[in-house]
Amino acid sequence: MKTIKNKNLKSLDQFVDEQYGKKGTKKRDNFEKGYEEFKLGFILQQARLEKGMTQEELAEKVGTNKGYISRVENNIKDVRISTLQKIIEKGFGGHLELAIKM
Amino acid sequence: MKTIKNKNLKSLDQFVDEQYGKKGTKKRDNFEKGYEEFKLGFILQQARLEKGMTQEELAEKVGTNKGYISRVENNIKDVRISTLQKIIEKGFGGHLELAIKM
DNA sequence: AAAAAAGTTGCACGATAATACAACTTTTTC
DNA sequence: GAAAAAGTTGTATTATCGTGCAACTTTTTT
Repeated sequence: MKTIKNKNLKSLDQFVDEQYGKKGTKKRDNFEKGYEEFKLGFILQQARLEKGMTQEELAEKVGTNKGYISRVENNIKDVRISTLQKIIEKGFGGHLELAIKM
Repeated sequence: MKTIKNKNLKSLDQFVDEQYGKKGTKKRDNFEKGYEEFKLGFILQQARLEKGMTQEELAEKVGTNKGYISRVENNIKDVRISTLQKIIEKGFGGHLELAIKM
């Protein structure tokens, strides 16, 4: 067992700029469509790294396997609200907050 | 077509107090477990009523049927993140915001 | 109190999330 | 640069959501 260093932690904005280019570019615009979902995986990954956990450790706490965690973090899978809550509560000891922004 | 009056709108806290009793009582404590999911349905219903929409009108905007909306508002069904986004975006013209609270 | 509108519930079917495990690839460690 | 750890991906199975429609109940309107 070891502690993961936080050197890879970066802000979402920073990450997106690097990965998809600045706002206004075609690639970035295309990306923006799937943004919310992407953000979810990113947030979960950030939370995990901040706690210094591996995907496998998180999986064990949540009661699933690392393959599933990997897919969620990479937005390969849509998730149910209850699953998201389970990950956050059991995995991080926090809770999910939902809001509708107008 | 008619406009629904907002007389039934009430705060979540008010509603929960009425329905489950004040904090500390056994019934209320039991309720707190499923709280977040309940809250989701409640929030969706509040948003709909604030817009003066019926379940059927919302369903049409979202591209589903009123039966499904009813079940979601009453927390009979778990929902996927993508479905929640669809309801909020197409139905209310807003967007979903997710956060992890520690 | 009858009619209309709104909301709930039952059932069936197709789509897909959740789960499990193993093999493979990438990253980190020594 | 070899070994170990971490992460990704393929495949199969099970559970459940999302959709559609109809019948029923409750609420609102006239």
